[in-house]
Amino acid sequence: MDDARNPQTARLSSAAVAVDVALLTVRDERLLVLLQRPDAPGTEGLWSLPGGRVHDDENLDDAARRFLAEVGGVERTEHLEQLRTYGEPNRDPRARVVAVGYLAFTPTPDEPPRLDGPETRYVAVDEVMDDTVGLAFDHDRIVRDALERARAKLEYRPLATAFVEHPFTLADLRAVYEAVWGVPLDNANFRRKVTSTPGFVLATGTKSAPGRGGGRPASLYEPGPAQRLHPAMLQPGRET
Amino acid sequence: MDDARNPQTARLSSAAVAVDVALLTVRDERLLVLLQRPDAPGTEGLWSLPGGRVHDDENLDDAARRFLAEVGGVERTEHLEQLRTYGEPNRDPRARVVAVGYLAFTPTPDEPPRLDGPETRYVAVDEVMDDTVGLAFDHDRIVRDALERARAKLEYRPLATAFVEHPFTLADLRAVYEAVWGVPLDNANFRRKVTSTPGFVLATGTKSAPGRGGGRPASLYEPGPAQRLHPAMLQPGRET
DNA sequence: TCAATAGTGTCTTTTAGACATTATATG
DNA sequence: CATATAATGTCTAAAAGACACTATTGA
Repeated sequence: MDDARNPQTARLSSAAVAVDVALLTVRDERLLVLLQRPDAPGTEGLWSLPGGRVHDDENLDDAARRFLAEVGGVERTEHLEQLRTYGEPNRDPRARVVAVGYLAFTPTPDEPPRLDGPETRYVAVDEVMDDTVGLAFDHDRIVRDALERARAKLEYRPLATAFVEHPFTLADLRAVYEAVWGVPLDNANFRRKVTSTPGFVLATGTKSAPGRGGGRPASLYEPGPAQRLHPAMLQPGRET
Repeated sequence: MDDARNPQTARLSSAAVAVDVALLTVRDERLLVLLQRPDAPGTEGLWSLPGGRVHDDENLDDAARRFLAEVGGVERTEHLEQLRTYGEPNRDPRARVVAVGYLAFTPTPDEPPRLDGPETRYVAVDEVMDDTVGLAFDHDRIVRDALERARAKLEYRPLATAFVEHPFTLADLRAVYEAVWGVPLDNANFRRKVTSTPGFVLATGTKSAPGRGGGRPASLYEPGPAQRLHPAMLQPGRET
């Protein structure tokens, strides 16, 4: 808690405090995470999450937003929350670094982020989970935790709207759930659930233009005032 | 993420890293939190959570367990998890301290913890929430977050058993839910729910002795293998 | 016997899931 | 017209909630 409470200062040193952000988005039915090239030695060929050290006078959320802003192309972060803190003594071989992991959502980026600084790229979360893409430090663990948190939180919070532009169609929203959960959802039951959950989405009264292959125009919605979903949107087949 | 990635070291200093633990327990239908007297200046009359600085070579979970062990009487911590990290630059007026909050559960202590070091006491969480008991630093915020997390997690994880001795009766378990959620539960529906949720509790085949006023002996149970509750134990009346 | 606590049964309402059907667009 | 996508309707099964009732103990 406080700096001076425990008096055996011999074993008590300070640590560097960093944040690492797992920014998730959905494009083409796939869940993506934003990665960049680290410049630390020994990380050749690997990728890392955006992040770095927290400034002296800066709080943790602001630091997370700063690192997202430094990566061009991430103009709107619709959701940002703490994930957990990683404090193994040797997680960074060079020094004791305590990293606060963050989870963020952003609507689908039409183009990859700009390249002012290090090389950046959206990568399918699947490719991180199965080690097709290698991450430096313990960042694969952070992505794993981010995915687990995102999957759980979509169930009882109206956060899926943070992945889509507003207004959106119910098909857009369903694509978010399907990408994050990795399961197909029944269209009819999904829309009954969403529209009957109080405050989840609000009908705007407008309709979207159909795609070039035709199809009935879809009604457009925007996020409602609900902070929690009642009843929850439970993902299918989560036994044990 | 890494110590050296961002090169503007002018604004980058280290911070003290601490842990603070909100240890919850249930006694006499009430949810309690373990507090102690801080020795920092300016905290006279206040209480604080057990905690302090993390050692150089120690991970965060171990530090949390160490501070619980230092408070006598907390021999068995049945559950320990990270809550979130508190990093406002001025949360401790003396120095930059980044505190990792923890949430822990323990079975009902028959007697208050022993007093080797600072004065310690179990206090009703209600009294912290309504400021009857004043906490130092931002520890009231940590208790608030701990309560919210505990309430949510009892819904979909079999953690209520961490609050009771094993084996336990279904009335014991119901008392935990009622104390944490602050609502009465229907006995018949509760037991149907608990016993029909696969892997939540296992019947031991033994029975408890009735209290001195009589009453039918209760069957005894122990925790089952389930990691999640399906379907969840939803707390009543959580609209919006 | 009564009071106290444990445990069961039953009925109603709500919600989930499967899946057939209708509606409105493009070519 | 056919094809594509959106939206509704219907039936069944599972779960939640209210609450009456039975069971087993001590005093």
